[in-house]
Amino acid sequence: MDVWDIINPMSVRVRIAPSPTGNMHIGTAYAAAFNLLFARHNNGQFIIRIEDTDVERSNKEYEKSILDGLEWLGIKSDEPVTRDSERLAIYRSYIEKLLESGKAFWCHHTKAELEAEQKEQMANKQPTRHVCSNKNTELAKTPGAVIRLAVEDEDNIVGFEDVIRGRIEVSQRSLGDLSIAKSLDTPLYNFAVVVDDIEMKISHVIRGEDHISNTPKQILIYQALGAELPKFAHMPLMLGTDRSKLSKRHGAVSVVEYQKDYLPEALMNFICSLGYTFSKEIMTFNEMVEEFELEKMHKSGAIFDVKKLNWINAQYARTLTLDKLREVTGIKEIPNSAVTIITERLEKLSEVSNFKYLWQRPDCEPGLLAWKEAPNDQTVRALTAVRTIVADIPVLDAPALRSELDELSKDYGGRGAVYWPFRVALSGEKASPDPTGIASVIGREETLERINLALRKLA
RNA sequence: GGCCCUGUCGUCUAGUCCGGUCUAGGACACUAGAUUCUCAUUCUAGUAACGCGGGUUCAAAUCCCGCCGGGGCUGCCA
Repeated sequence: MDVWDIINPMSVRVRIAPSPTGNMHIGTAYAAAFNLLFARHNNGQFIIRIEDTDVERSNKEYEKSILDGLEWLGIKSDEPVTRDSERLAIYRSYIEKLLESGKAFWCHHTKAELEAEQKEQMANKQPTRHVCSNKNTELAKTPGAVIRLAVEDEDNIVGFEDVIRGRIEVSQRSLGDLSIAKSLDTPLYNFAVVVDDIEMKISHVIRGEDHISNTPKQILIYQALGAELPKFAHMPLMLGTDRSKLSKRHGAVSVVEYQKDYLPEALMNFICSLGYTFSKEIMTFNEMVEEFELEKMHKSGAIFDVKKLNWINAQYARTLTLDKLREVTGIKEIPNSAVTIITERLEKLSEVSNFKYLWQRPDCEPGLLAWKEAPNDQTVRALTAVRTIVADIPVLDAPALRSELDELSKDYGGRGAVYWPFRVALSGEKASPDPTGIASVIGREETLERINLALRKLA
């Protein structure tokens, strides 16, 4: 904790600023999760702001996807969601102010000129940046291609104290006259974020490591605007299996693609454990809030490993109640007595359909009914004996049935000879839960029916 | 090309600040075994890492220097 927090213990305000240029990305969820963790731990505010300054690429559908995805994960804005496109007048007034004071100017260079300049700088082993040759001329006062912040080309150091990484600094000379807007009404990212963060009184800017190099530029804008700097914290990136920034070519990166297989709590738990080490693997969000300290976030990126997600999801799946299981899978026919049998075997939610035979009569392959190489009549004999037991047993529950079947097995050449055909008759599968468990779920009548069906197929 | 961030098992990491208790711990995955008709669960065991090279020190994963690797950014995108 530093001085700032002691002075303003209750005014932590953080935000995520996704741009609606694609479906809800898993990386957005990651940034959102840690901002939320930090906000809640410090009794602060968490705000969602839609950064739609790029009119060409932004659209409402993507915005909806992002908001819906976040909500599914249990993430909501503490204040009404704002959009940059609705705040154009604000940026305009800031830009005009900078233009009037001469802190910003119109650059008239063409893209071709800029490209040539960049090429030459690379060849000369120089940092690529544009130091505008006519920034102090009359031309710079008339509308041109782009508005730039006037940055002195000097060896001054621009730096900041990153909450996660410590001191980070660069030479001002490597920055150049950075672009802030295409016109009075079309601010560019770096400028819009700064204005928004100032206006919204954001105290901590917590975002991905890929923004580290934007930060010095933004600091220059803060300074030109005479505004106080927020604290900056750059989180490690979520990586694909090749260790590069997680993107579409790595497969599923859209949260929508996870909704059918994973519980939101499990995904959140997994995502959070990727950037921070908590005291336990499985934790509720509130427990994580309790422990979370921003300074202790990891510094290096972590590969998004689905195997671990699957395991975490399996842990959560086991705690599912009947209603939850039905709701989450959309399968209303799941019987109450089948819940444990199913959830114990669940890695992905969509796998529930593998257990259809618990509420729907399966079609069983007669060839599968034989235990090992057992001849037909032996299988028939075993099933017939099992049928008698099922029919006569006073109470049909798994333990009772089990002890009867164990007894029977002694005369039929071992458990396999009895359990295997019985199980296949009930499930139709070569791998499934215990037949006594299935029988107790589907009931005596249905059990007898399925045995008879199998017997008929063997005849 | 330039600038910046980062580097412990296959993966996620603990340990690094304040050198010894680290023959480097845990989890996922994997392998084997126990339970078991099959599957899953559960339990037991096992394989597996300090990027490299110097230096400091009685002692280095931990401190210093150099190198190498990985990543990000380098837009009139965000």
